[in-house]
Amino acid sequence: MALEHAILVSLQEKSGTGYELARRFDKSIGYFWAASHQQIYRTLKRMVDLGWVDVQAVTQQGRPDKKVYRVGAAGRAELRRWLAEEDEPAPLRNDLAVKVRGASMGDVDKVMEQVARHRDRHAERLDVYLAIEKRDFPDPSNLSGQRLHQYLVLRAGIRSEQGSLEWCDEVLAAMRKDCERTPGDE
Amino acid sequence: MALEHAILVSLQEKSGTGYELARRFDKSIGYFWAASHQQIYRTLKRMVDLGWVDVQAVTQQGRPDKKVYRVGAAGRAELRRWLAEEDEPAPLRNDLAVKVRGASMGDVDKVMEQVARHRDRHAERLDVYLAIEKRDFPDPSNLSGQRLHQYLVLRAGIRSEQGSLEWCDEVLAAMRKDCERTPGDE
DNA sequence: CGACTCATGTAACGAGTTACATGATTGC
DNA sequence: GCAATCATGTAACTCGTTACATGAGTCG
Repeated sequence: MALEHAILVSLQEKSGTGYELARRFDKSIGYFWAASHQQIYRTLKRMVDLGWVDVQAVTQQGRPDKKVYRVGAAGRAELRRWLAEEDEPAPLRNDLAVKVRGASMGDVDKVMEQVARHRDRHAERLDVYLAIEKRDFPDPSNLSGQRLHQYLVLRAGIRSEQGSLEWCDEVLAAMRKDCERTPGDE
Repeated sequence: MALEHAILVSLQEKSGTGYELARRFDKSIGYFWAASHQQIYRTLKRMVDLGWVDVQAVTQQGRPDKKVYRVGAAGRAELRRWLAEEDEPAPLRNDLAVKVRGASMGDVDKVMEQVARHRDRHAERLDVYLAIEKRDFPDPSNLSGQRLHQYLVLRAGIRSEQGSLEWCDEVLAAMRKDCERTPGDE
């Protein structure tokens, strides 16, 4: 339900083609809202039908033709409507937690390996986000408006990865201690 | 992708009907893996077809007949296989972050209201989780095996809600400060 | 008498994933 | 010659949400 709106936000920041949007969703915006190019093309078509965005075909030499999308008046209105809309936090979906909960129904060591792998992935992502923070927002106390909002979203990513990382460490520590205590199995 | 496995974990802890499973998914397991009764009935049917679970029809007096589901040998094997399987952390999907990112394209105050609402929801959930922690795991350092794993999953919920709550507070503080600095608009 | 619990489902739809398909240009 | 980048899509499928449907028993 929010891919349309994520696209509106991104297109409002800067107009572009489906392909460009797909690349933005591989970075920046995509760090907190993932979308594949198939989804994006499909959704853009629907948004044109709804009148939220306008398309302009651009012929190019040496490159395939492209379609540039721009947010129209109806799209801006819809975006304003959605921004003010009340909604509830999405329920959690944490499959690693399901694995931890079921660990003793299988090979506990293998589950710990999965936790360790996730731990490393979160650490990698955290490094990426911290590097972006350092590079793009060296002085966060002076930000305002759109730049501030971009920074705050990055902060969500940083906090989220940090939290996941710390939880993985807590799990690994507790499960290792439990293994030592019950050497065979129990 | 993982609803089957969440059901296997839950049924392995204790056999039961689709209805009972739906109620478990409203609490405990459902705190980190949501599922509606429609999804559960549909998935149980598929799992019977796959031979992962066995059904036993039970006729009752004064109540509708029910079907009790039990994990079979193939289900246990599948669960072990899945527990050892490598997978990547699911990409984030944070629609509140999308709203914050787009805040200046609409009514900033309304977006702040949404952040404040989410903040309160997260605080409520955190209270629930902390109460469960106090009640069910008063002495966490002595846990082992399945009880330990249940506790660790609850910890994931606590950390997640705490993290979301703190981020909401950070956003509200920064956006309030920004409003004071730029009284009209900018 | 109305609301709630127990207990099961179907149907339609929307959203996301995976695989397939095409085709020119640029750089190694 | 091969891989990558630019640029667009279709098709089939799974997963999740919403709405609808039924029906007995219990509690206030």
